[in-house]
Amino acid sequence: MNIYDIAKLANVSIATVSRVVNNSPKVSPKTKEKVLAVMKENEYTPNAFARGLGLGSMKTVGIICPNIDDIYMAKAVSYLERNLHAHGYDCILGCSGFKQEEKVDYVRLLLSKKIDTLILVGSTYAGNGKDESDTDYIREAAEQVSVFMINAKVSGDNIYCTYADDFQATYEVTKAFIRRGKEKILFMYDSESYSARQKMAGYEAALQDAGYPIRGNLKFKTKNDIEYTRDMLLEYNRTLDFDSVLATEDGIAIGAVKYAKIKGLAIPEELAVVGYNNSILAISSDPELTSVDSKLGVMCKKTVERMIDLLEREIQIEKNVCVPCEIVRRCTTDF
Amino acid sequence: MNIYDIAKLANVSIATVSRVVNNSPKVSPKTKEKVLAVMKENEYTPNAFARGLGLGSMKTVGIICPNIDDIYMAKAVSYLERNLHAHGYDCILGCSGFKQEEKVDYVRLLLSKKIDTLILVGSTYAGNGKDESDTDYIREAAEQVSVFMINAKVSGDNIYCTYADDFQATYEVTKAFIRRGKEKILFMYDSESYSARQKMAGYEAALQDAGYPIRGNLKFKTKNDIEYTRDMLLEYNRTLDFDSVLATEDGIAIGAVKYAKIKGLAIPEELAVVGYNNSILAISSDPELTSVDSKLGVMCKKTVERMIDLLEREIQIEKNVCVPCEIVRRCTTDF
DNA sequence: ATGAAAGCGCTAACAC
DNA sequence: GTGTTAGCGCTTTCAT
Repeated sequence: MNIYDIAKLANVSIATVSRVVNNSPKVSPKTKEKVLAVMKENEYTPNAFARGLGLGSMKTVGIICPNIDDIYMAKAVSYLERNLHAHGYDCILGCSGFKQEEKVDYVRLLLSKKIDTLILVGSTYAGNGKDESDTDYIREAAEQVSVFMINAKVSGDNIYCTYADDFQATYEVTKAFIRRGKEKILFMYDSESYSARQKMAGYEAALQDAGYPIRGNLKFKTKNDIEYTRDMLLEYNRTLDFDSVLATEDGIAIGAVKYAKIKGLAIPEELAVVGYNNSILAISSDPELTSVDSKLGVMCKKTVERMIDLLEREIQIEKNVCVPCEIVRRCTTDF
Repeated sequence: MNIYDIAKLANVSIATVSRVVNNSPKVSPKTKEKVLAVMKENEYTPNAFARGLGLGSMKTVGIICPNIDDIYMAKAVSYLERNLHAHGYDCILGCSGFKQEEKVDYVRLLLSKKIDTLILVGSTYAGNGKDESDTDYIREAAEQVSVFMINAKVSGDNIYCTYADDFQATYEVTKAFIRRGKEKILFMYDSESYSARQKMAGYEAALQDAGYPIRGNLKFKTKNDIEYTRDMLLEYNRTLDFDSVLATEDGIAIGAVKYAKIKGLAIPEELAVVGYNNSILAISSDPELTSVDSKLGVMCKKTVERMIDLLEREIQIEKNVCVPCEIVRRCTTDF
């Protein structure tokens, strides 16, 4: 059942049917009603591909994240989907992993599907900060469609970024630790992503401002894995001396909590711990975790709003938006 | 840059270009090479919409889940995406929520986008078990594309289901509890979904087989929310008497663990707890949770394999596949 | 092996 | 307000 069939049955031309479908005002109420009736009766749905061909768009946005089997990414996609759906857009989802080549491939793939916009979720798409050319594929993509980054900052035409103020957040946490008398704050991270760099910079700045030394062995690289982190801490325990942990992921922080329990350290008195993302892990942990909430919901909402402004209203939009974090205090700290 | 441009530049007809693009064998190596060169030089990518129009497919599968901001769903989507991507299919993702009307709408929406197949993830799409007409919209959808259900069972032509053997799993857990002397096993659930019904049935069957009574007040409905569950248990504590908990979700089980801690009950001696899904929560919990693993990865893989068999090889495929669960034993039980 | 041409189902500019 | 018609960019049948 296509537009010709409907036109024939309603005794009108296909142009009129098309107008009815697209809610054009230049159709008499009477014809409109008639056409609508025929459409309903035959359960007609316009062919999306043909429509896409004519219009050059199927109202689809591509979302790429490294791995949706990650609480943070899943949350982001959830927020994005909800907002986009509300505006009549569909999401085509890609999980690229963390390898450069696969990121590039996936971006190209979605581009070839003629998405209206591309959203890249996660700090990993900002490259490792050493090599500018890491993000060339994003600028290349931006020549075809607008690209929106969530929690990453990449420069280039037609690239719009929204990120959390991670610098400020870790700066404040570190300050708070210091204020409560912590002197050996272990910074635990799992990647060299844009966001991780911001977090580390905030940590270092706060130490510096307080006149504390920045000790390399208090920057501890691990994996975002509870058991791995716990075991690493147990292993390096002899050489490592710390009274508090600032982790860039909740999973890492919980690893530290598990370590403290095994070592019989009182939390937060002997070991204070702060996690990141305020995920469900923070609540499932015992004691419950103080965690930095990076306001993902806000970031996603702002991203979609700007996207709609750009795509449909052709309004000038902000290129980069920085969202302040919130420190959610629970039992693993006493500040 | 379209197929005509490439044809002109390569001095061939568009038919030949099309053949090259589609890897048809009836092109001389020489022409093929020439066309390929021109294509590469101009970074030509065939227009996906036009292709879709001609072929009637854009190699896209629709995945609908109630809510991707849920560890279980996110995991499922992750597995599905990976398998589908490997077979050259893209995923368009929809989160429908739990309301009937929105499920129906979302299914219709994706259908109108001309997906090749529809995958429904989650027990909620099987209806509440009382009203067969709840699932009519699925059978309706199956008239247009094959529908695959993950962890739900719905009858109808062109509907293929893959589900965990939840009955067997809860049967075994309940048996194990009984064997260890537990007499008052609290069954905690959060929905009347297909899967929840199977779980409850397994629980009841084991009690019955052991000659135990099935007590209505030992079936406790809650939410899959740690704090809510903990508080509900604290509240009903006076009237409720139980020595073990079998929960249909890890979040519920952790609520029970938190309750036990507040009440000072030893785990597992005074209160044994079993969760479900073997999610990251089971490990982040303290003590770590014994949990039923419903083998999501296996289910998703089997689903995609059958889908490919159906779509591309036109092989007869199994209609319903039941996957056995695995009980992952940790610290909240002593069996 | 290659090309010409007829669709695929829709949108939109133009004519009436 | 309504109809005619020319695309949109590709696939595929039928000649050659």
